Amino acid sequence: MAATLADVAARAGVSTATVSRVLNGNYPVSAVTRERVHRALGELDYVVNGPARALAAATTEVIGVIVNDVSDPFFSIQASGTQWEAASADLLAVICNTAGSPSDELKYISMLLRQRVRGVVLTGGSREEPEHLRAITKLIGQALSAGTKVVMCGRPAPPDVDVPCVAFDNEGGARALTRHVLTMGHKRIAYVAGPAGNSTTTARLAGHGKALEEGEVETSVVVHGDFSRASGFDAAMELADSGVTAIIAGNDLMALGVIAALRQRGIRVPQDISVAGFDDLPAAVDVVPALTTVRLPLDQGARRAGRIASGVEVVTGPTKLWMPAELMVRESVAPPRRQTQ
Amino acid sequence: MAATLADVAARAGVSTATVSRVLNGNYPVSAVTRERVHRALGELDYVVNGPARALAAATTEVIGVIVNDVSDPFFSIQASGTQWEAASADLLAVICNTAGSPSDELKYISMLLRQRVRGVVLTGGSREEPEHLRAITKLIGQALSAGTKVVMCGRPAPPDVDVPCVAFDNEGGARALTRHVLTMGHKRIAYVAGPAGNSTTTARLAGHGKALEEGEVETSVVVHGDFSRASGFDAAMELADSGVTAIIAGNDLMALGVIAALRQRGIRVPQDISVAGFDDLPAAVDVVPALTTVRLPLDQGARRAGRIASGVEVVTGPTKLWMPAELMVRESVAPPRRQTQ
DNA sequence: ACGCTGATAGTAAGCGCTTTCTACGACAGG
DNA sequence: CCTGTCGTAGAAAGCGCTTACTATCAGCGT
Repeated sequence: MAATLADVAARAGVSTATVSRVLNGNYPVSAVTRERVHRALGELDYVVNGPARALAAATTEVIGVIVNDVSDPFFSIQASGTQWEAASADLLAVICNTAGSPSDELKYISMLLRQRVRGVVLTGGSREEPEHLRAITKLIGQALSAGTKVVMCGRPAPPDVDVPCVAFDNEGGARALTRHVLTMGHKRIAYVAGPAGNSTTTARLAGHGKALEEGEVETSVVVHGDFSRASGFDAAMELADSGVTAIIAGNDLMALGVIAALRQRGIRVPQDISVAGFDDLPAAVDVVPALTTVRLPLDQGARRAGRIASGVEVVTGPTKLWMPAELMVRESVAPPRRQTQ
Repeated sequence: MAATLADVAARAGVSTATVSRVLNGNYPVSAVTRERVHRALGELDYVVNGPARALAAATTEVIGVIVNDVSDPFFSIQASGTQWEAASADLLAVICNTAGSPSDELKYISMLLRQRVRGVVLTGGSREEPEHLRAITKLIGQALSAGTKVVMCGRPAPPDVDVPCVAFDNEGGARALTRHVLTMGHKRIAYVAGPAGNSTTTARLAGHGKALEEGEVETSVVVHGDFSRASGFDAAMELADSGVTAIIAGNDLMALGVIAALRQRGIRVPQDISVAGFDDLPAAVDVVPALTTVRLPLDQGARRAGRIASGVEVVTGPTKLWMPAELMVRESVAPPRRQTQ
């Protein structure tokens, strides 16, 4: 149906090699010939056959991005940044939603490898069980030995795997945030963490823990959600009467849920209970009270990852690219009322 | 580097044809042979070469999705739905951000066509200028004649183009919303529309206009934003002192901006000015006051589009699939104060 | 004049897979 | 026993491109 190089060549009265050359501009072709080829190209509405080119040239113009869920702003911001960088390298980006499922993650990586993508960006990350880690390590090994770039974005590389790694300072951010809450005078604090085992959860929890150790704390409780708004809501319903004066959520989505739950219970934020989040999603400024949270340069990090996966930027060795976290002090955290003491 | 079919065949002591057959399971192979091939496959860590297969089979396992910006929830929700459906058809989804630029849109469609994707979902949509329309019509024609499915999602097909079209009832939703505002007693109303020329803007504006005609209105003013929060903010700054009692925004993002601006000006929502949005983004319930808006079944529509583009669902003729809008009455619209009369 | 060089263009050998067509036993029917 | 069938497997011809390698033809130095 579609015109092929041979059709164009015939029409222009040249060989396919010549057409290929004017298409790729990697070999001198005389001006008149080039002109003739261009005309034929236009007249036939020629469209390069990507798979054929990929087969012959042994390289594609595609990279892959693996996220938990593009409809979650945390990931969509990253996906967008990566896609953007891919586009400026003239590459397409295929985006895969794992919904946090390790098996889906493996399935998608295999599919991408099968497509011989130029590079893969792995974001998010699921429970890091040994078995999964082993499987993913093997896939990464295959990818690497096939020349496919692999970049971790916001998650650690599996042990003994040498891939560049865009690391957001979750621990530092969480520590600064909890320290801020402590500084405000809170002594009874609840932390609504993300799913256990998740590397992001772990890092944030660690930062939180360090800050707690450094401060004076009466009560500290940790419960686990799953990073969804609903899980934050549920957690807050439990926590509402526990006597804590501050609830720190593992991400903004859960913080939003926490605020909604507290409001529903008639508890004022921050007068009765302070709430903090993490990520600084766009919505953080629209909530009332505006959310005190931690900003991660997700877009920047993802772009960096995208540039590496696209081959625009070359890094060597087991490079860890640290992206700093920034505390965003707004209104949802205030000093506790001196209560019942 | 990577093992090929021939390597596997050699190792299993069979022909490549046989290996191909056990891989695809589309031809009888005896149990013992199959077993031997499977072993060889495993031992060599064989990974199918997608481009080669695509070339030989003249079909890929990929669809494309074109959006304005995946980091905008309006689009990320759609992208996610489409991707999900693609995945359940074992296809990958490449996602392209046009940032609303017609030329980028054309560029991406060409790139997708070059990749010989199975189908393309076009969402969003930019200014629909004749020239662009013509170009896009041509590309769609090429796609169609190459057997690539094309589906419009939330935007009209160009004139004389026969493609299935998932249509959200923007006009009906806008009409219901404005009617609701009028019912509450507002007579001086401002509408912050999306970018002029955009088909979604036009439809919503039309619905708004019809409702206005049906009601009693003293003042009505329309200004244009660009669907971004910032543009809503700016518009509201202008409108704050205009004496309107209600501001209807063309989407939730702008409504959020409007609310923020009004708050900054010390104007209470909804006591002083009511605000309404459109889309029912997740954040709509977290704002204070909760946003009265219109819900569009974006996810459902996008999934439908994804299924069509994947070839799972077959529609024939110039089918228009209407997706209903639903008015979400919350707290940001209230009766106007009887003022200064 | 003659071989050389440099600039262009053509030839053809793949890239790794799918698939049609053919080949080969084994087995049953006449 | 011969032939027609059925069930498997192999041979080989592409799919549409890229890219050595080769060929051609000016122009040039000697």
